[in-house]
Amino acid sequence: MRAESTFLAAYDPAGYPPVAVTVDIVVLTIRDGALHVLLVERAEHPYRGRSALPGGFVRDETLAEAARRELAEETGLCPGEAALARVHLEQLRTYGDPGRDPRMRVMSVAYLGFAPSLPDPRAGGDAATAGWVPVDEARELAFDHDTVLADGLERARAKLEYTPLGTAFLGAEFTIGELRAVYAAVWGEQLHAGNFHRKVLSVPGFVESTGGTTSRGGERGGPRARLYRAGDAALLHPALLRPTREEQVR
Amino acid sequence: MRAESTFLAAYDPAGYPPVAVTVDIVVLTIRDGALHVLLVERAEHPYRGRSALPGGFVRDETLAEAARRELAEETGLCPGEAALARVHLEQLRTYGDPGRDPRMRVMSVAYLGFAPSLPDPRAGGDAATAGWVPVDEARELAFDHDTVLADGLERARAKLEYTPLGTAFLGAEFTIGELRAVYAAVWGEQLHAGNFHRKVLSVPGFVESTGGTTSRGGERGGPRARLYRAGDAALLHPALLRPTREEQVR
DNA sequence: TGAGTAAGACTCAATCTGAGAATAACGAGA
DNA sequence: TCTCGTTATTCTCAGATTGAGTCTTACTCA
Repeated sequence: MRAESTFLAAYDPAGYPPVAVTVDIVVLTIRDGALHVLLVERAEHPYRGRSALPGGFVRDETLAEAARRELAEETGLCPGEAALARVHLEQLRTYGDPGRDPRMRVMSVAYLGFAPSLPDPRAGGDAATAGWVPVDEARELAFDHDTVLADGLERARAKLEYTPLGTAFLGAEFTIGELRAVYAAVWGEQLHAGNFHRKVLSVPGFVESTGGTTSRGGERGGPRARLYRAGDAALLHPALLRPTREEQVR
Repeated sequence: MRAESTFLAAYDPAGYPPVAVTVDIVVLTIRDGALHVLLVERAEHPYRGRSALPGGFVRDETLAEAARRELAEETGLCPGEAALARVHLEQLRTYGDPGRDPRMRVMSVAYLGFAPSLPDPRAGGDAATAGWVPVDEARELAFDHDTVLADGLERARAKLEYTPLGTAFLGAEFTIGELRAVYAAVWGEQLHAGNFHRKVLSVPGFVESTGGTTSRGGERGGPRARLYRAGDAALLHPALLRPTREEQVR
């Protein structure tokens, strides 16, 4: 009877080997036109000195709360800070293979975050060695974090297709060109400016005009651009599909 | 130093409240043209007598192995059985809010499964009270399983749009009409037969012809249909989108 | 002031989609 | 056996969408 063993085990955790639960966070942001991920340097064994995704043990809180708390600690932002509240966080998946942590069985619930430009993590505190790293240079991470990061990147690329979450990388007001730069950075390819513009404005609820414009043109010239804010759509319909990836389909 | 506390906690699990890890499975199949989910009746408190998703504690195995083992136990199929191997299983998400299980902190890693027609779970053994229930009638489940099921259904509906996993509900060979019936059951709406047929055959790698046909027409008449097997595509490109759901977008 | 850049509006052909209809093969009951 | 209802498969056609360019302007920087 499985149900019975469930009952007993629940009151006798020692009957099963101990398991620890952590959250690890893949927080992405865009800096200088390139996609960056927040990494910390491990101060202790195992993987001492290696880069790793920020994370920590789950306390008496929901998983989402644990993720947001860890994010606040690692970025050095106060929990109440506005910039932190604007970070989009969603659960990515759970990694729990035996042996992924050499010390004991650790289940890691990974979260994926989209952050607008944030300051460098402040020195001191938990995040002494945290920093933003271009995703192309984030390799050979501790534990199975290479896999977690890869899964997070793929999820992020897909999410930009059918949700308006690209706006989460930007401030409250943004131009279509800035939004296009987000897509280009996440997808790693240039997009046709005219078609992107047409598409974004044609999807209901993606963006809405603020009525204003930038106060000056771009750094290298060009006219002032109109400003938009995120619309009320939760899904893009029709979706904004990545350029042909037939090669990757099989 | 978070890294230090991590290190210590890992060697002293008693320093944190105990956590149990389970897998729960949303296995879907199609019977009589309607989408069904496998449920078990709980024999013990809490939620004694209520229906619940099948699941159990994770042992010294990967999460995916735990999910497949539980599936085998609850369906009463031998682990080596061919029908079981053809069930597609993927991780759905993890539910771990404090209080979701009144006994202790339980993290449940939910898996989503697509199964071809399987026999009724055999009586006796673990699955004494397991059975297939139409998803419309699966309500008021134990724990937070209503939410888990709802998340699983939404994931399944989305997966049919951009992956060929609809074929996982069918046998090794199937007709386009049977595949259309899968989509109709999962999406809960009728599809235009001609357009569906055109679309399925035009997406590269979705299905490939076996060269054969059914040995007789449909139960209510009609010509013999050509037989197909699943193709080698991992993603449908372009996707097979659900009929307008603009209402659900916001 | 001139060169270079970028926003935004258009154009156009190719493709895709939804809706409907036509054709033909079958099963079942009269 | 004949007729009718059902279903597989193919076609048609108009409308919407997409990718690739072009054009006009407004601006910045040197």
